[in-house]
Amino acid sequence: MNPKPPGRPRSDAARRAILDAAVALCVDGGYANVTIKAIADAAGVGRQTVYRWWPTRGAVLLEAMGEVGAAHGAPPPSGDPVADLRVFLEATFRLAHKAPVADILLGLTSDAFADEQLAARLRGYIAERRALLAEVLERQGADGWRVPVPTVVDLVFGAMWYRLMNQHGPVGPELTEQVLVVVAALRQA
Amino acid sequence: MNPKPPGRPRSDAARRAILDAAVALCVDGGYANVTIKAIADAAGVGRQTVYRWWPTRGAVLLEAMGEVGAAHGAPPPSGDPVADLRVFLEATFRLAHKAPVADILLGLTSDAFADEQLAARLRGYIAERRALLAEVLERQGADGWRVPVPTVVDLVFGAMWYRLMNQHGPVGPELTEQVLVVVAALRQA
DNA sequence: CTGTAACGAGACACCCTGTCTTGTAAAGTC
DNA sequence: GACTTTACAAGACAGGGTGTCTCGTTACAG
Repeated sequence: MNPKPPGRPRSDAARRAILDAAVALCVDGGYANVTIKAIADAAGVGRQTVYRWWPTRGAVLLEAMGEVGAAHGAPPPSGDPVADLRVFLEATFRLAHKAPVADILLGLTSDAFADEQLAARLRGYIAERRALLAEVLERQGADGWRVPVPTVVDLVFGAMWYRLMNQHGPVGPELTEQVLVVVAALRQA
Repeated sequence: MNPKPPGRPRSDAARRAILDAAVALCVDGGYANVTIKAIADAAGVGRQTVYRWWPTRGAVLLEAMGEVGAAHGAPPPSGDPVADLRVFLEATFRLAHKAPVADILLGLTSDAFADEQLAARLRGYIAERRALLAEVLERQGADGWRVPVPTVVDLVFGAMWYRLMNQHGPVGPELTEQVLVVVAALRQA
């Protein structure tokens, strides 16, 4: 039902090298340092090979982020919803601190303002992350929130991103505990 | 005590034309459309005139945003702190919706990742906006918050930015009312 | 009138973009 | 083994932005 198309098959080695090179370039040099030409050169790949499979650098980085995100899901229910939330927040905040993640996602967001296709795919990625947090929150109950759960998600992830964006405050254990206090206060008394 | 330096004085007309052109370019074409060359051409100005006073496009746009921000302060205390907060949030959300503001600030943030000087100045701008909200919040009392006021500021502005960034939800009256509920819940019972 | 510095205009080398071309490599088909 | 088809690495190419530099001009002070 999925007959192989004729011709030389896509090189998975080239795909890996491109994704890895894109992330590596972002690590040392920042998002602005990531260009299609630089990716191709660093990956030891022809530029056309990149353009054949991805329309923009954003598409490359988004696919790389997808792999990272897929490896960071919600924790299995432990029976204590608040503990689950703490675990998820700690993992998320740690992930956000890994060198290029915040830089990449912010750059993608910026690029997305001028690229509707990229914007749509980025929204999909963000929606997955939001759904993950919503699920963990609703382990405390689907009802009985003072504001809708999606708004709670926006408050929590928003505070995280806002700090990462402007680097005016830490995204760490203190924030985790404060978020837990806020979430508790948003449960009906 | 401030003797005029010799030579031709700086042209205020050129300054204005450059700032206005930068914003106009962002309105139609997005942040990516704003380049030093485009600014200079649109402003009818030599490119060197831009480089003489601003090191990067980011510096130009940040100065333009400073003017916008300066025109949007906190409302005078009405006696009802909650009403004050509502007024401030409504004005802020309306401002964030004005065509280029979100685009510019997001683009600046992205540029700032690769430009420490710009980052520092942007942090200053953000700090002003954060201080404004903190002041309005503390009209309800400087003490008695379940989490520190700066964290409340991050939650509120964070949610706003997070929605503006990813455009997954509206930044409008509903959010205003939900934020008011959250703020009320964060006052000690 | 002279000195000084900003101004508009544009030349210059450099880099990235996105497309195109060339020759080669890897798969299925006959 | 020849043929077809597609991916591959390498690089040429025009177009556009960068940041610097050089013109000749303009505005203000002494």
